[in-house]
Order: sequence, then structure tokens, then C-alpha cells
Amino acid sequence: MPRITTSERGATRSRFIDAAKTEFAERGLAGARFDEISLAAGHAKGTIYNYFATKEALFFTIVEDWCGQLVAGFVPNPGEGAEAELREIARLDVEIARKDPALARVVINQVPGLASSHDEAVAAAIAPGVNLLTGVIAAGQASGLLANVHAPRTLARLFLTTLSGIEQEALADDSELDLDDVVNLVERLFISGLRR
Amino acid sequence: MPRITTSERGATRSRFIDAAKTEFAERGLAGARFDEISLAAGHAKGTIYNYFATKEALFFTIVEDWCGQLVAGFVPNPGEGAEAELREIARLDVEIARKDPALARVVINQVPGLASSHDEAVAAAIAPGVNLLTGVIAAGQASGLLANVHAPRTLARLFLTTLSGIEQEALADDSELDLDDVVNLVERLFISGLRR
Amino acid sequence: MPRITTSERGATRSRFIDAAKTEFAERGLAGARFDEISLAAGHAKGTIYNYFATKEALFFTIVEDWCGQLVAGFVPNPGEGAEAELREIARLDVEIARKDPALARVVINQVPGLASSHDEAVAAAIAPGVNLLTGVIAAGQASGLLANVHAPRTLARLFLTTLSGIEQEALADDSELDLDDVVNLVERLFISGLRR
Amino acid sequence: MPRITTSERGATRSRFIDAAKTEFAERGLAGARFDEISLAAGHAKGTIYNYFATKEALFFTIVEDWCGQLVAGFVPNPGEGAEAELREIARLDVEIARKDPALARVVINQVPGLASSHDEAVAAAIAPGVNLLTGVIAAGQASGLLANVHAPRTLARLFLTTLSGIEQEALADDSELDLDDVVNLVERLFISGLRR
DNA sequence: AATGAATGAGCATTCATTCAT
DNA sequence: TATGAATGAATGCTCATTCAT
Repeated sequence: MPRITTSERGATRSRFIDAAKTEFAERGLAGARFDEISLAAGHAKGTIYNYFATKEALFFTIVEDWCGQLVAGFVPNPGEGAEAELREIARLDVEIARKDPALARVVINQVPGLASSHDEAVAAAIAPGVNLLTGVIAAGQASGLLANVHAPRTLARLFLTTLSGIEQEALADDSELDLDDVVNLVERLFISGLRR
Repeated sequence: MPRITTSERGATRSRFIDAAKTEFAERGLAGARFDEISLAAGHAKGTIYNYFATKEALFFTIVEDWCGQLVAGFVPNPGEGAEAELREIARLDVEIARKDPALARVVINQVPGLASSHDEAVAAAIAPGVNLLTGVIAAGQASGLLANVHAPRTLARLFLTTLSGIEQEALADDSELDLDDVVNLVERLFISGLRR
Repeated sequence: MPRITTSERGATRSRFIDAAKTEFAERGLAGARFDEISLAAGHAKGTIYNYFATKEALFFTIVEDWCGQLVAGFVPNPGEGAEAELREIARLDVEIARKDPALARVVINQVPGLASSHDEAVAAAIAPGVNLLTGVIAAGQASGLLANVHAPRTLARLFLTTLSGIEQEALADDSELDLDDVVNLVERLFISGLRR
Repeated sequence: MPRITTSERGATRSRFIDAAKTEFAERGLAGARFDEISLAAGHAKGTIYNYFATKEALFFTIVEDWCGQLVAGFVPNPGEGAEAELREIARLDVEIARKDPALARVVINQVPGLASSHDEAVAAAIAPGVNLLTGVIAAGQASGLLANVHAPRTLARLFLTTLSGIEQEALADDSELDLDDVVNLVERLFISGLRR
């Protein structure tokens, strides 16, 4: 039951997240300073510690947020089949990336690197997305449309990895690839490969 | 040791690279300390600066080394077709990763993250591999066996990204995937999708 | 100690300046270590960086401080003529030097050497003194008592150089000269030479 | 008894001194690297240590060299009086400075700063010049032309300080003073003040 | 909750100097 | 005498984090 003060706290928290997105987009994860994010949000250096334990925790919140948008935006439509659903998830992800390409670049590039040192935190941050995909793929396998080559959860993680990889290429400065090409490539390289 | 011969200098350099591989494998790229690598190699703190300007430069040398092994190990066999050659490259890469899985994990995880801040250095380090793949894919497209969906260089980079992504999953502690599964998955999730 | 009052911040700053004076006097500018000054002031290594960007900046603050004392202590007395005013400025400067001869030695010796690498900073630090002297000399020239050989500002700088040079000699260990001799020598060597 | 090899040694030594002059002129005393001087002279890093113990020792050699030129160039002419001889010494010094103004700036600026840490070395380097001036001034005092205000040696050192100070101003980028003005100013600000 | 001065572990980097050859 | 790889003391500097107010 949120009280007034709680919603104020939420607003402050949001201000930190917004400032962090800008800082991360501009300076990268390593280059961004926790202090600066707090100052950029209009607060004192130490205030941000009342909301986020570390810079990484704040970063994972942004990843969670991304994942949350993906899950919230997805409208299941089992009737159209798992392949269509996977395509839709890819399309949604690209849409999210398109909103803030600079931030998307940072998120996509840094998540793998953090996996080694913050394995569980990364896993937790992307869990909703992985779960969503796991469900879709499991259903596809059950219906016989998707190949049973590996466990649904494994394929779900590979889907995210592949999708991220293609987006990364599309977001690179010197690439001829465009975000508009991503869904088609996911279809061609991943989805069709899973067709039995 | 003055008046050192060139080969001795090379040997010293190798000792730093070996020590770095161990340090990077144990502590990750961010966690490894440049000075420590020098000490671990049996030299004084400052000696490593005579060989590598920065920790990242040393890391890129390791990436280059990896790439060099790939290119050196590859025996072109145009007669068997581009697909077989791509499969062979994937197989070689897995073999290299298998030699030192801990290091492989670091290399695969950290390269994307460095791409943003050290774009050109990363590109230079993996250039031989990208060039090799570009050639194979271009030949495949010319022969009509591979689809012409994107420029050979773009597809080459996507191949590496996809391959790395699958290896990353296979190297993860909690994955049911194995390095032995990688080539088959590359075949299914990338190569077959490129077949026209 | 957060929420510190402005005066407390000023007090901390003063403690650094005092510690720096001691360190500079004991070890010279090059020999003094920035971190040590912070520790000597009773603070942690890094605290001094919140107050002064570099060791040189701290040194210039001390030079400024010196100059400030000179300007603050000077009571203009145009009625007595420019020569008397110049003598008074020399007397004041000697008095300041007498308070801490070891520091005076460092300041006087190091300022010329820093002029090459930190030209503007040096100029800014001594500007009030130069301005004061420029005014006195310009008035003297206007009244016809001082020779018009060079621009007032040039002569002001030469006055400071000459004064410093004599003080340097007086402060040297092996000199027969004394700080008490300085004003007379300035009179004899500089002021009387400017008399038309 | 110099042998052939000795003269070769002298030539090598000269090459280091020449290279040092360039380096000091370009980067200042603190900024110049001992290594670089050796390399710039066309030798290996360590070779310079066979000729000069430290960077400062090399610098003092240059100061000695300067002083040597002054003493060598001076033609005593007691008949014209001490004042004329002092003027001649000032003229000679300016001439030497004019040959390499950038080096002159460094020498003039850095000598005072070194006096504190290398007192005896500085004294030794400039001893011939001080002795020369001491003789001239002592003769002037003996003949009754120069005031007896202080010991000849003290006045000799003050002469050098004053002369350097005026040259420093003349060598400064933003000064209206010129090296051509120096002798006149020395006359006006020092010599005439010593007249009894 | 907010503040922001203080902290100090941690890391990079330089470069004069040595010395085996 | 010349070499130049190796050395490591010395030092600078950052910035996440704490905590008294």
C-alpha cells in the first residue's frame, strides 16, 4: 500500500535512473561515476546511496527495466505459433533499443562482461525475459513446431544472446546493418534454424 | 640483462603474455592488476611497461594471438563448399577455447565491452579472423551457395558474434550446454540460415 | 564531517596551507610530497585534493598570500613621494620574509623557475603586488621624480626581481648579508637609479 | 697528457652537452629526461652515465660553460675603471644569452631554484664568474671609485643576481624589454648605485 | 532522507639508475 | 666504452564509500 512519501521516494529513484541512463549512454559503464549520477539527478553525492548500493546495482536496475518493458509489451498469441511469438519479442526488443540507441549499446555490450563477476545479479535482472522466452519455446517444442535440440531455457538464453549480438552489430557506427534489419536476421538465423 | 638477443626479448614478452592469461583467467580483465602480471611473470613491477603500454594492449595481444591461431590452423578447402569451411572454423575456435576455458570465458565476455571504448584496437585485433571469414562467405555467395542477404564482412562479424555467444553459453557454469555442442548449434542457428 | 560550515571549510583549508608552508620550508617545492602535506595537516591522503588541484596550485596560494600581506600592509602616502613608498614596500616585504625565513627562501627561489612552466599562474599570484608597484611607479613618473626609462609595469617587475634577488642573497647561509641590509641596498641599487 | 682516445672522449662529451642544451631549451630542466638526452646525442640510454653522474651535473656543466665563455671573453682594462669593466661583463653576458635565448631562459630561471638543493655545485659552477667580478669590484673599491658598502664577493653575487633578473625580464615573452636594454639597465640600476 | 566533507584502498605510471654482456 | 633490458622507489591521482550532522 504505497503512501504519499513512498511515491516521492519512487520519484527520486526514477530521477536517479534517468540520470544514470544519460551518464551510461555518454560515458559507458566503467566511465560513469556514481557521484556524477547523483549530482546529475540534482542531489548530493551521497544521496544515491540511499537508493542503490553500487553503480552496478543501478545498472542492473536499468537492465531489469528494459526486461520489464519487454515482458509488459508482449501480448501472447499462442494461436499464431511460437515462431511468430519469437519474432514479436525480437521486434519489441528492437523498439526498446531504438528509444535510446546510445544506452542500448552500453547495455548490450556490458551485460556479457558483467556476467562473470555478477553472475547471479545478471541472471536475476534478465530472469523475466528468460522466463517468458522459456515458456514460448517450451510451448513451441510441445506443439512439435520447434526442434527439441536443447532445453527450452538454454534456447531462451541463446535467443537473447543472438538477438543482442545482431543488435550490437546494427548499433555499431561503422556497420551497414540497421535496426530495421534485426528482426529479419533473427528470423533467418535463429528462428528458422529451430524449426524442426 | 643487457645486450639481450631478439629471441630472448621475445621470450620475456611471452612470459608476460602467459602470466597475463593466468591472471585474466583468474581475476577477469577488470580484476587483474597490471603490476601483478609483471610480478607473476617473474619480473619487477615496471618491466612490463617496456613491453606493453597498458593492460588493455596486453589483452588485445591475447585476442590477436587467439585470432592468429584460428587463421593459422585453418586449411582452406573450397571444394567442400563455404558451409563446410564455416563449420571447420567454428570447430577450430572451439578447440582453442577448450585449451584454456577460463581464459576463453574472459576473452569472449570482455571483447564486446571493450568494443565501445577501444573500437579500433578491437577491430585490429580480430581483423585477420574477420578477413578470413569475409573471404569464405564471399566465395560462398559467389558460388551461389550462400544467400546474399548482407555484405560478406557484415555476415563475417555476425558469425563471430553468434559463435562467441554460443561458446559463452557453453562455458557458463550453470549451463547444460557443452563445448561439444557448439559446432552443431552454429550449423543450425547460423550456417543453415544462410543457405539460400 | 558533513554539513560543515563555511568557516570550518576555511579552517581546513588554512590547515593545509600551514602544513604546506612547513613542508615547503623543510623540503623545498620539488622535495615536498602532496600526500604528505595532507597527512601533516592531520587529514587523509586524498583530502587535500578536495581543496587544491595540484601541489603547484597550493604553492601559488602561498605566493598569493604573501602578496596579499604586502598589499594589505601597505599604507599609501603619496605626499612623501614614490621613493619613500618603494622603500616602504621593500621594508614590508622584508618583514614578511623575516616571519618565516625558510619558507621565504623557497618562495623566492622557486618562483622564477615556475615562471616558465606556469607563466600565467605565477603572473596571477603576484598580480596584486605588481599592480600596487605599477601604480606607485606611474605616479612617481607622472610627478617627475622617477625617470621615464621604461613602462611602469616593467619597472614594477624589475623592482620585485631586484628585491627578491637581494633577499635571496640575504637569506643564503653563507652570506655576510642580513635581512636588515636589504632595504638600504634596494634604495642604493634600484631606487636611486630610478631617480631622474 | 691527452691521447687520441681522450680527444674522442671529449667529442662524445660535447655531443651530450649539445643535445642537453637543446633538450633543456625545449622542455626545461625538470621536463628534460636524462635518457632522452643520451638518445638525442646518438647514443644508448646508459652511455651518458659514463660522462655525467646526474642530470643536474650535466646542467651545471652548461652553467660552467656559460661562465667559462664569460671569463674567457673578458679583456681586463683596469685603466678604464671598474665601472667600464662591469659594463663590459654585462655586455658579454647578454651576448652569450643572445646565442640561444631559449637555453638562456632555462639557465637563468633554474639556477636560483637549484641553489637550495645543490648549493655547493651551483657555487662551483659560477665560481669563475664570481671571482672575476670580485676582483673587478675589489679593485674598484681600492681605487676609491666604488663604494665600500659590502664585501666585494657579496657585491659580485648581487651583480650577477641583478644582471640575471634583468635578462630574465628581457627574455620573457610578454615583456616590452629587449636584450638590448639590459646593459643600460644594469648601469642605471646597479653600477651607478655603487658609485661612491 | 539528505548532505557533502572526509576517507584511504587501490592502481597506474615514470624514469633515474644499475649492470651483465 | 657502449649497450639497453631490467629495476623499483617514488609519486600522483581517482573515486566508491562512510558517517556525523
